[in-house]
Amino acid sequence: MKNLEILRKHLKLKVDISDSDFEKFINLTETVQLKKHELLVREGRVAKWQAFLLSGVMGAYAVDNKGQKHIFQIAIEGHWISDLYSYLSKEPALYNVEAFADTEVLIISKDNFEIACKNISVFERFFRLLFQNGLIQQQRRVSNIYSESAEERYLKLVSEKPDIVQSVPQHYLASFLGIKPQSLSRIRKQIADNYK
Amino acid sequence: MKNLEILRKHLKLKVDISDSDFEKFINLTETVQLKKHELLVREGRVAKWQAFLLSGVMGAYAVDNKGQKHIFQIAIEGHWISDLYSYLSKEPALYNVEAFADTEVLIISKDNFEIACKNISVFERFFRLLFQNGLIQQQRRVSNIYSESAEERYLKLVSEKPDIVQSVPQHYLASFLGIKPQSLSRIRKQIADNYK
DNA sequence: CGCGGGTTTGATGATGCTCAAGCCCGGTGG
DNA sequence: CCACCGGGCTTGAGCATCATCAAACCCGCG
Repeated sequence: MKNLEILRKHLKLKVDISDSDFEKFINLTETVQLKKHELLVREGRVAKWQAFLLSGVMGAYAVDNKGQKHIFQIAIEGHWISDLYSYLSKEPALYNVEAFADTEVLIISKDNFEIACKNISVFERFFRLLFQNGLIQQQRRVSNIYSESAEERYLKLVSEKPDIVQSVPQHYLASFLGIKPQSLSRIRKQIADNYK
Repeated sequence: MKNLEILRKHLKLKVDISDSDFEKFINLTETVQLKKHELLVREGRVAKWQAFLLSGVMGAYAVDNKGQKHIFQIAIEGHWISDLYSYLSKEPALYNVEAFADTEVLIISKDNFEIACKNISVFERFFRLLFQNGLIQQQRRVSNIYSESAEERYLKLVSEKPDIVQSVPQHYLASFLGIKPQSLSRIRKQIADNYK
């Protein structure tokens, strides 16, 4: 149960939470070990879980009509991930959510999520703040995609999320940036050459 | 006060709200008329307000280092808009939020927003749901930008948000799609030619 | 009538993609 | 212990999409 301290710390960053509320929440969740390449959510099925990462790396991606993967979220320790739309609406998922390495997650079902929000008011507040921050980040992301070149976006990613850059292979980063692995390779070469 | 019914309807889509809670919320807000081109939030200043549109059109955009505008949100009647990051953190805004036509908005200050969330629990819930849906939409948007061509994104915009397409000039739509007005013009021509 | 913003159209250019080959390196089996 | 295999990264050549620069056009409004 040591790892649950990561969650407690994460919660306390946003809200003041009592030990008993924390206990109550934990009782609505389960912890699961995922092996590398295991799927938490499969496209076409309903997303049953939302996950909080205790360790490891996960990603959410769409597969387009040419079979190309497009990663739009990468989560590491302390992040939440799911196909939120499917999870909340119980419609089939549009995305896959996959462990990119062996990963330990705490998961909560939709029903228990609703219970937590309704019965433990601090969680209604917590998730309001969590989604609020997530929305701000995604808005910035869209704005950055429009305003900046691939090279600028890569440099920003390296400086703002070094932990993510460290945790995943380069072709995942390329997908996350919306470019091909070959292009990222060339961009990195370009950057390296500029320092010579 | 007739227009406030738009807000009441909007709230009731997500939560069950009593008349007295609605009254309390209204008392924390003001209504304002904005003229076309008037700014609700100015880049570099703190965003004091979050706005709910009762009528009209507004947009949020970044200005890049070459002076180009990049619109990443367009709001019409029944939508909320602000520079959320600045509004919530009280840091200087990164974006401008502008009336694209004469617009009537209901605005709420950060302090009153916090009061509403703390004291009227249905609003904590309402904003949780609002931000939750906003986050889902933005995630989809990022995923779409990565998976689809400009033409596909335009066609999707036309079919999913016809009211927005109707409400704003073409060069705003181009910016919202992340392309230049010239390119949108060519895309539209291309589409028209395919029907001949 | 003429001005001005918005849209269209054309010619050219930059960025990132596609197809293809080679390389690097860690893991596996002989 | 080494040879081989395969995935991921790199590199090259040609291509597609959208941007840029520039000019013409359209149309509502003063």
